[in-house]
Amino acid sequence: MVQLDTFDLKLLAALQDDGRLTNQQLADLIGLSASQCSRRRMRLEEEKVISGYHADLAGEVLGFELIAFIQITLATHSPDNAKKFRELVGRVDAIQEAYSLTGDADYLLKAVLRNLKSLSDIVNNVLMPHQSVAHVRSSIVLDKLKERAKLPLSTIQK
Amino acid sequence: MVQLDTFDLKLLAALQDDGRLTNQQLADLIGLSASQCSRRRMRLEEEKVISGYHADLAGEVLGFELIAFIQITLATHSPDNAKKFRELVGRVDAIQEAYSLTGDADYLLKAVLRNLKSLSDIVNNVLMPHQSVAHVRSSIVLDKLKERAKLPLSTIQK
DNA sequence: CATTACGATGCACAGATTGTGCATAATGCT
DNA sequence: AGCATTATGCACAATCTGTGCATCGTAATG
Repeated sequence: MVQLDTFDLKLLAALQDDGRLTNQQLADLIGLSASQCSRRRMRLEEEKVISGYHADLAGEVLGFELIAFIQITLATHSPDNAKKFRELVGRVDAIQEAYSLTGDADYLLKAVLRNLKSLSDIVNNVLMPHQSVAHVRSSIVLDKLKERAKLPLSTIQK
Repeated sequence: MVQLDTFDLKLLAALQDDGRLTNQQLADLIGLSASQCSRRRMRLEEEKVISGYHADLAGEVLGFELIAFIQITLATHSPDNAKKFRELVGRVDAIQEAYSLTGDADYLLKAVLRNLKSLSDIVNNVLMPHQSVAHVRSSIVLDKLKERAKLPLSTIQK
């Protein structure tokens, strides 16, 4: 775990909020010179504390009306089966996030979809028929309370 | 839903990948002049197609070793109870995402945590004792197959 | 205590980037 | 065709970026 001082944390917090802040704007925000912000930013990128920068696109505006969480239970837990499932997940663009989990289901998928038909399509024509999959249970997002919250940097010691 | 042409889609895809691309770099990527990229980018921001830019921080490097999904069932579905629960969610920094869902649980939370003790703390000392909450079930992420995948812009017509 | 070594800092500056005005090209409409 | 509207590239002033460099503070060493 990297050693970070107060300037680093402020800088990370600021960039987490707005990834296109200029070094000058960062400088004004955290009370350092622009050049020093540039150097610190480069260091944090180098160290992979900052893993990247991304534009956040508004799914709804682009016609992705639906978010669904899909719980998957595999047919068997053989490595071969797991591998096939992972390949499937990688191939389906609508699946934005995928995790293997403890608990009753083996995997949790988050899918972004155009409408209910697309969800039905993914569940019934892609996931269910796949040989690796034993059981599928999907839930539709009714409301987002929180999305893309920042990491709680304030809890970092020193 | 906004009308987008091929240039817009290429531009969005590029910025989704790297949110700090300069207009010149965008220009080279999508085959347009830098000034025009600047203008299109401004329009897409104006129209909220691009909702923001964010630095992506590596949780593991910062000591957040654990991701957990927590399913919550409310005690009652009264508006008052829901409101109290939402306030709770807003207050807890470790909860990064929160959705209300169809299906057996009312809410799904994604929490980023320092260790198992923090998870136990949130579940047993924050969520369980809260008056609005009837049932809590948590799952720990064992592996990330996909995270922060891009919106499948290729599926957008025109 | 003095000295040395080292990292962090601000400043200066050359080179790159940004957004806007403007003339021109492309597109759509009557 | 004729006209209006929009998109485009170019030019350019203002801004931003990263690097060299001198200085400062701090910790370690003699």
